[in-house]
Amino acid sequence: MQTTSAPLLSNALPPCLAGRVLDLGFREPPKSPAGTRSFAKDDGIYAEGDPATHYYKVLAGVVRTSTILKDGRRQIDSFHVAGDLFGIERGKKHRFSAEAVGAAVVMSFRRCNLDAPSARDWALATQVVATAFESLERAQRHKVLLGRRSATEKVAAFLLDFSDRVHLDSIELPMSRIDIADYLGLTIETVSRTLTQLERNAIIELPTARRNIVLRNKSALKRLNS
Amino acid sequence: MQTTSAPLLSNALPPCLAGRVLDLGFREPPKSPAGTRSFAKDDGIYAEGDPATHYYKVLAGVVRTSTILKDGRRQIDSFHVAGDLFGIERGKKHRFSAEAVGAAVVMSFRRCNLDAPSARDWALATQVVATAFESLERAQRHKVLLGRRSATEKVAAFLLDFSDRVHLDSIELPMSRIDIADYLGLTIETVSRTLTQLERNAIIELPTARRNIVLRNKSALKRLNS
DNA sequence: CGTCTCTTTGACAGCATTCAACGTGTGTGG
DNA sequence: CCACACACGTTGAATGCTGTCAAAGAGACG
Repeated sequence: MQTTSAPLLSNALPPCLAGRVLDLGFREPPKSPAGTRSFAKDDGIYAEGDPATHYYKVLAGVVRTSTILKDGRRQIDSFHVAGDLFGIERGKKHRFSAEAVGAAVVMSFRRCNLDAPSARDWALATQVVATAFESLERAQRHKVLLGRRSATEKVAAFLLDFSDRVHLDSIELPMSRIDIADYLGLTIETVSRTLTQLERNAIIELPTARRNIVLRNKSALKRLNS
Repeated sequence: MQTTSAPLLSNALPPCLAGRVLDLGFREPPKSPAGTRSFAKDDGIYAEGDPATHYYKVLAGVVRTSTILKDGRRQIDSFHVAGDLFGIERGKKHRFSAEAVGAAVVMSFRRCNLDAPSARDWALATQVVATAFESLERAQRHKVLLGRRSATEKVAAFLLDFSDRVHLDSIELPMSRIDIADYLGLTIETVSRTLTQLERNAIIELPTARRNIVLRNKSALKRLNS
C-alpha cells in the first residue's frame, strides 16, 4: 500500500493503442481466429446482467468495466489493457458492463469450473485465479483512492500509475476525461480543472493534443500521492 | 450489482457478538485450541507491512482491516465476522492492518501454496480462493459506494446491509461511528448527522443505546439505495 | 466552412468537512 | 453513593471542495 497508488492498467505495454491510426486500421477488421473479435470505440462487449458464460482477454486496445446507477451516475471499476483477463464472475451474471475504450481486440474463453477444472481447463483456471487475486489487490487500492483522497491526489495517482506502465514521462491517454472522472469518482470539470492546476504549478504539461500529458515533476506528483 | 449495496459482513450469523456481555466473558479467555487467540477491543492482529505468513479466520466477534495514510486519514477495507477468512495476500506482506473491533476470537492457518497445494492444504486452498472471489465482489460493490454515492445513500446501504445479515430490523452495531465513517469514506460528524436526519424522517429510530438502531421504514432505505 | 464531440473555463450552489462545544453513558475513586 | 474523568456521540456554525449549470474553445470530419 503505502506510497503506491491504485494501479490502473495491470499489464506492461502496449501503451496507448487506442489512437487514431489504430481506429482506422480496425474499421476493416483482420481475419479473426476463432473466439477473437474486434470492437470499435464504445462498443459493448457484454452488459451488466448478461449471463457470465465466458472470460475475456484483451489482445489490443483498452477495455473498461463499469456500472451505471439508476440516475445515470457511472463508476468505472477498472481499465483492462492487452494481456488482461476480464469478465470473471463468481455468480451467474456479469455485475458490470464491458466496453471498448478505443478500438480493441478481445478473445473469449468459455468459462470453466474452478472447483474442479478439467485437464484442458487447468491452465485457464490458474490464470483466472491469479487474475482474481490481482484484481482484488487493485480494487483494495482503488477503494482507498475513492474513499479518502482529494481530487488532486486522485488525479496525481492516476497519472503516476499510467506513466509507470508505459515507462515514459510523456503519456498518451487512451480514455476520455469522462472515463477518468468516472474512474476516480469525480466530474469531468473537476478532472479538467485539476489538470490545469497541475500545469500552472509546472508539475505537468498539457500540449495541444488533449490526450497527451507530459509529467514535468514526478516527485511533486508522488508527494501528492501521500 | 443493481439494487444491492456493498455487502458489509460476509457471513450469516452470529449477529453482534461484540456486546458488553461477551466483552466481559473474554476478559478471562477460554482455553484456546492451538492457533486460536483472543483479542480485546482495538487489539492489533497484524499490521500493514507485516510478512503475510498466515491466514486468519474469525471465530467470534468482528475484525476490521484498514490502512492509514500519512496524514492520518484511514480507510477501512472490510469488516469480517464469524466464519470469515481474512488476511489473504498475493504478495509477501499484509497491505492492510487488522484489528479487533470488539472482543474477538481468531484462528490462524499457516499460509499455503495456492499454485500447488499439498494434500492437507487442499481444503484450505479452496476456501482461500473462494474467499478471494467473494472479497473481490464485495470490493467492487464497495467501490461504487465510495465513488458515486452521497452520504445518505452510503449510510442507508450500510444499515440495510447490516440488517440483511442479522435478519432483524433492530440492529446492534459492533463498531463505533469512527469505524462506520472510515468504512464509508465520511467523517463521524456526517455519519451522525445522517443518522439523525434519517430518524427525523421516521426511517430509523435511535434508542438511547448509541449502537442500537431500529429500521422503521426499510423500503425508504432501499429507495435511497438507488 | 460548418457541425459534432471533447475539453476547458467561469460563476454559483450545495454537500461534506472542519472546528468547536455540548451531551451522554461508563467506570473509577473518594 | 456520588463526583469526576473519559470515551463516544451529537449538534452548531462556518469554510471549502467539488458538483452543477452554462458557455466558449479546439480538433476532427464531412
